Amino acid sequence: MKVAFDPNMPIYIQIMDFIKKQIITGQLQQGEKLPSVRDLAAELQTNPNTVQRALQELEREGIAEARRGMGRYVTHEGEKIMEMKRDMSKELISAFVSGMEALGVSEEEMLMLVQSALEQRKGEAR
Amino acid sequence: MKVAFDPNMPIYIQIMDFIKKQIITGQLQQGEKLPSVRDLAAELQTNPNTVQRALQELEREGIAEARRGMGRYVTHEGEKIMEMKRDMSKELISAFVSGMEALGVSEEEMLMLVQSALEQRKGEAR
Amino acid sequence: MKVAFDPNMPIYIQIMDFIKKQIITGQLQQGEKLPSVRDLAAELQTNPNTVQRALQELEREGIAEARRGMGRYVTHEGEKIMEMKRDMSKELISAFVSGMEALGVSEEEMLMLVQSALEQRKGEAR
Amino acid sequence: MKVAFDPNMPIYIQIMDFIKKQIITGQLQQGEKLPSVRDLAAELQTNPNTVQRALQELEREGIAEARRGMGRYVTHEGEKIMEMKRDMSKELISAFVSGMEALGVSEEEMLMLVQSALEQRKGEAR
DNA sequence: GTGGTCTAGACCACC
DNA sequence: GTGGTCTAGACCACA
Repeated sequence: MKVAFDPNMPIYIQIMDFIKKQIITGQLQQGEKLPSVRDLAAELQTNPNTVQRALQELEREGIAEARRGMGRYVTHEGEKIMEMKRDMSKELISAFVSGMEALGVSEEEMLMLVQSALEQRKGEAR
Repeated sequence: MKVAFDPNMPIYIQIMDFIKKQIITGQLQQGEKLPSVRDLAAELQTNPNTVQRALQELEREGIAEARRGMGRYVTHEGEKIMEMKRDMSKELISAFVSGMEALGVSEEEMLMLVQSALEQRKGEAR
Repeated sequence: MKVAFDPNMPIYIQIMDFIKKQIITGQLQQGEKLPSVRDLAAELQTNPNTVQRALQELEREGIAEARRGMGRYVTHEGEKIMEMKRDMSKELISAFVSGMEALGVSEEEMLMLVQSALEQRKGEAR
Repeated sequence: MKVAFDPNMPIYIQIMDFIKKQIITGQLQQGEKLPSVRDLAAELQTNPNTVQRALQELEREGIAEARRGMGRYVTHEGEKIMEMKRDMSKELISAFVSGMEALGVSEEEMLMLVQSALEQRKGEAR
């Protein structure tokens, strides 16, 4: 798996997002073992310390769990994962709505803009 | 005008947004004189260097213009302002749509989520 | 017997404490045979290596004794057991007193806090 | 100020405790500026990264606040500081009481042991 | 100057 | 082998 890091954002945050995405899409299941710090670092071509930090932050968020000498695992609590999804979508929506409001865009326009963006995507995907 | 800065984002970016918002809402008109660096710094209770940087960036974007010895002005070109609005809204939309897609949210759900968020806002604003 | 391990402390230390507690409460008597490494590991659902290490440390402290081919036994010397108790309580007291002192808590308050904690425990135990 | 680090505990935790103690004893006041990462590292003869980590953790606990380019400050919220003190004393008490209970020490004995430890301290201090 | 991030390399405790 | 911590040294964004 190739990942190109955006130089404008901390790499450790991008690693967190990368793993979260894998959990969301089911590539990583509840309770499944995560790759080791060293392996992930090799795969992502970053420093192990950076990966370590990303995983530790995920742990603080309750999404990962470390077991000494045994590696790290995705949390067993499905609730935590649902919570993560909810938080992410809430954040996306509120950023969008409040940003558009500041631009003076009406509600109808917002909905129309989203719809046309979606159609455009479909066109490109073909 | 009271402005609370988000400590997780560069202040100069937040100052740029603050001024852009004023242009969009018409509080600052096309070609109108902008407050001086010193005044803005006093009003926003920030370091003048930070304000300076924000205004310089706005100049780079073509939204502000400096006239030596006379201060800075909002650009006269209406086109620039329209462009700014368009860019901002495009960015907001694409961040929203691609983010939601990654979460596995369907198109219908996206529209519904936006709608319900808008209704909630109205409720709170009362 | 169910034991939940605190993930912030070495498991082998927790196993040592677990066994010490059993000796103190009399569930394990002076000179009694200790369960085998394999059995303990199965009971506690841990790695046998970890149990092995815990028992070795107990040996070093003079609390357990190994007899080749016959397993491990709680020491026969009652003195050793008393010593263990004394050490543990001394450590607990000095950690408590010096910690509270650093917090600026007066002697009277310390005693009162302990008393109220004890009463609360009784309430919960009901 | 000389500080000797206990090699059995993470240094960054000890730095956290060191600063907390200074806040508790009033050597650092609410809202006061903390020494910079580099200065503290020099003073404590440790690596700046280690200090950085300690301060970041304090921030997560709400005890310190960072302002970009301006340094770090003790939180302005007195409530947070009180909370910190309460947490620390609660932890000390429950560790003591539950530890003693496991040793089979009665309530009266606990209180007596604390009292005699306090008297001994006074004797030594003379 | 100040905090934030990153790399490289090392050592330790634990399993 | 696995996670956790630490050092040394560097670069960047920010004020």
